[in-house]
Amino acid sequence: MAGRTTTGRPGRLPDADRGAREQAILDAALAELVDRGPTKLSMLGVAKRAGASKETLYSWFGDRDGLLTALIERNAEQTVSRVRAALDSPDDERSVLEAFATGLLRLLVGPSSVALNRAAMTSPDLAALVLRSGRHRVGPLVESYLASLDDDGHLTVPDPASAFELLYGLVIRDTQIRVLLGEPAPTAKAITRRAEEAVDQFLRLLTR
Amino acid sequence: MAGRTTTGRPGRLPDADRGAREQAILDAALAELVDRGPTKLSMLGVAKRAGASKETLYSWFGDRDGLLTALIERNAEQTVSRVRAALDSPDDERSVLEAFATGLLRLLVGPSSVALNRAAMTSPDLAALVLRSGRHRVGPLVESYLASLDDDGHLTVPDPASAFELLYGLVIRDTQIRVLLGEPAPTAKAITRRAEEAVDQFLRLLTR
DNA sequence: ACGTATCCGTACCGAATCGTACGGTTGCTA
DNA sequence: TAGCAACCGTACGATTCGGTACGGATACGT
Repeated sequence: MAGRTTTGRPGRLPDADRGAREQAILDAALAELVDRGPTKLSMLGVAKRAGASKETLYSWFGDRDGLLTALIERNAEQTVSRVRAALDSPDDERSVLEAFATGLLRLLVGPSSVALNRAAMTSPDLAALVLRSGRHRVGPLVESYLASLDDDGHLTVPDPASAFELLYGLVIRDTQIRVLLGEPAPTAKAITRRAEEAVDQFLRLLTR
Repeated sequence: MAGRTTTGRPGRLPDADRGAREQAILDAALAELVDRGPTKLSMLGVAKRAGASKETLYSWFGDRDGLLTALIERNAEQTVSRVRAALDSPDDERSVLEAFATGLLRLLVGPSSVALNRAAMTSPDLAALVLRSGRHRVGPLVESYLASLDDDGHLTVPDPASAFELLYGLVIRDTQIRVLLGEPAPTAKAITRRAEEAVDQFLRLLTR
């Protein structure tokens, strides 16, 4: 019943598949978190869904917190690389900012981010990790991009950190907290609309 | 050891004090929630802190969810009345908006609101309640105020709902989520500064 | 003054879950 | 081919907590 994929396990993992299997377990944990919520997430549930044993979970991730930690760090890694990609585009600032804004909003209201943020709220340690690995790594990236816009003379950005917060507020508004509290996420169309409007307002506030 | 306040209880509650005692229990529950977090909140802990018995908690509030429900509803009631008060001022729109913004930000980063929002994230039911009793009651109040500004010709407010979201974003930015994730709340001075700046930007975006 | 309803404190039960242990099976390795 | 190490599945102990029950004490109504 618990779906083995292809090969007849067990036996030692070929060292190459070990990484893939870890990812599969994290996928299962994330799915479990999305489906059942942070309080009803159990190690047994994750093991069952992953077709793994509890012993393997504990052996690979230490404990429940270790599993969630790995999950958060993986998510943060994806986030940072996506942001970096959006910001590295050679397009004009409006396009870059819109791409960034769209990506950020879509990410923050996506089921993974929502589930992980909810889970983080239940533990100061996990919450701190989300902050460290997410917000505190994305912030500087965007801020340095915004500062570069100031250098180019396109915009006047006296305080990049504050400018980032402003952009964030214009894009996210109360959407994230509402989705965290259970409202359906906005549609893709609504997201791009919001991003365009937000960037427009951002540029209007910063040019003069 | 569990501190009785003044009168030697028990015995039937004089019907007048019953309400006060309920409030005291809710206070204890809130304090417990703030101190220990949503997952470590236990009925026994609340009872001990309130100097009450578990049986009374269950008799008065039904179950754990009922207690949290009462807590959320009480908080929402306070919030709504504060917002109403801020909006009923006869001052000019900038002052009113700044007062509202300051109050909103201070509230949302306050320990009670933070603890309740964290708790709500652990249960879809509680989350929905927070949304219903909080955001969905405050929204219309502010929106109707903003619409009245449009009527007066001070501002151009094509969509009050969208305007409220904009104001919210300008005021709150990423502050609430960061505090929810464990960052220290901004100081009072920082809050009023932010409110002033936000209202300034809000008015700039809406007049023309 | 007496009875009764209310409330405190604690004991109790059952369910869930964390983390560990152990037997059984499989594939790699010498 | 034989041994070993990794992994699955499950069982197990311990803990915690939600919810209920019960004895004891007290203030109010009659």
